[in-house]
Amino acid sequence: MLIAAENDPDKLSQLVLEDGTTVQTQAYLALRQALMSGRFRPGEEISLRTTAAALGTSVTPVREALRRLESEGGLVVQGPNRVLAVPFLSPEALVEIRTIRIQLEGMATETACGRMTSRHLRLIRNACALMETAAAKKDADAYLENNWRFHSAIYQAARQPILLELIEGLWVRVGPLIRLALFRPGHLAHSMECHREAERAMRDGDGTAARRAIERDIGDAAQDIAQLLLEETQESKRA
Amino acid sequence: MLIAAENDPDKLSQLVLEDGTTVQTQAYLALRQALMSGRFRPGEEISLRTTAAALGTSVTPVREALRRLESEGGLVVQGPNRVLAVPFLSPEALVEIRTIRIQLEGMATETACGRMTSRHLRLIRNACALMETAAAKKDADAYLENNWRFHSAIYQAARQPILLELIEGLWVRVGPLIRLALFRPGHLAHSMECHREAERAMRDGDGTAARRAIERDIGDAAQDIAQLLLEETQESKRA
DNA sequence: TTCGTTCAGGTGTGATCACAGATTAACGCT
DNA sequence: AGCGTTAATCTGTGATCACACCTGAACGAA
Repeated sequence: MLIAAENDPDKLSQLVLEDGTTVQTQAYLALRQALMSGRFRPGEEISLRTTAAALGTSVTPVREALRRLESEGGLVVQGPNRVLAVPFLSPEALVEIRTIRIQLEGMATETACGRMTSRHLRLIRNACALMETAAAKKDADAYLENNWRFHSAIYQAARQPILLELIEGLWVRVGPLIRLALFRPGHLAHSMECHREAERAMRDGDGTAARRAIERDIGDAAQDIAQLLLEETQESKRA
Repeated sequence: MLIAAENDPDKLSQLVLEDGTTVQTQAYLALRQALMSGRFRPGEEISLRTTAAALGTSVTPVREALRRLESEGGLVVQGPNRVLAVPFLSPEALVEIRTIRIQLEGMATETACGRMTSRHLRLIRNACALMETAAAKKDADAYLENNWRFHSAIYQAARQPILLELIEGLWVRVGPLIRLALFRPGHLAHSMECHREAERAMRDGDGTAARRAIERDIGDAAQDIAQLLLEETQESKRA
């Protein structure tokens, strides 16, 4: 099965608590980052005590971190046992998120173009290059990590913190699905083309073209994911 | 001082725990609703133990509820003491939220028009009527409550749960400020005009007109608030 | 009076415990 | 062998406690 739901204890040990304010915030940021970069799969269950043990803390901070993620839709309560899990997205939710993402990320991209500095542009080009090499080496983890860094760098250039937060909230939801899109043949090449086009447009200061490129990236990826979910459904029907 | 920051224990006693799943969720929803309807003022401090006592629970569920609200920007950590408080919005944040709200709520309004049922329309007209009588009686609390219900009813008609969540997240932030806008002379009459126009357009099924009315409501209210914050700043400078 | 010190009360934070509920695996019975 | 039952173990939830930190008021010295 493609989108299996096994518990992977190694993944949690990859979570490192960056030094920050409180333990609960560190746990929150670490898990949020992991979700956005697609390090979790849909259906994967997250246990309070397991993550607490992996992070070397008690359950109290972890519980609040997970609750915050549930509050923004990154996790859902599973059964009557109230276990937390990475949600599956319904086709309706997928198109809804796609529409909102195109609006918000398109807006962020265009205003970013108007406020672009050389430092921001360097970060964007760097992430794009790293993504390209990761794609060449078929390194899915590195690709996803830099895919998020690429988009994030663009939206950070817009210097609209609230808009950035909203976009991140959407990525927390779609992160686990973006990994799935990589399984679609041709997705990676097409997506990289959008990225290169967006990068080129931002270098030229062409906000409209950059916006179009990002919107195309989002729309096409959503279509790939929808197609994949459809096949998955048909496959489970056959079984 | 207009936007004073006193602790009002009575306000917390108004919070009632609706029957729901867990205590923390009930507390979260109650506080969130209070923020969206503008029952808190900017700068107001929220204490863990006080809220817990008012709700008749221990600090654990309240802490997680407040942390969730902090996570979505409805509350901020105050000083080095980590006290939670209702945030003041900077002018930059205000215009940023205004821009996003116009996009999202405009989008929601237009799609709501296409999917409007008689039941939804009835809820909208009802909220609009209640708001009108509250405005006539100068009942600020009732006006704010129904103002939120009016807008919420529209966006619920769009049947896009994620979009609705995002909009609610923005209202959590602007809720405390909307109350301030009522102090601007003429704001109430003008806002009600927008509301009536939106209601009329939705009754006629004119999505574009409804969208324009809502966008005007948001934009003009933001301008009133900005003007008010400006006067407040000048006043504190003179003092 | 005024400034510095101290101490009591307040804050959030995190650990630990008890509890209710739902799994899950083993066991014994049919 | 198949099936129902039971017991052990997992899950989240909420209460309570100890701790560190900050605030603010009272007190005393200059």
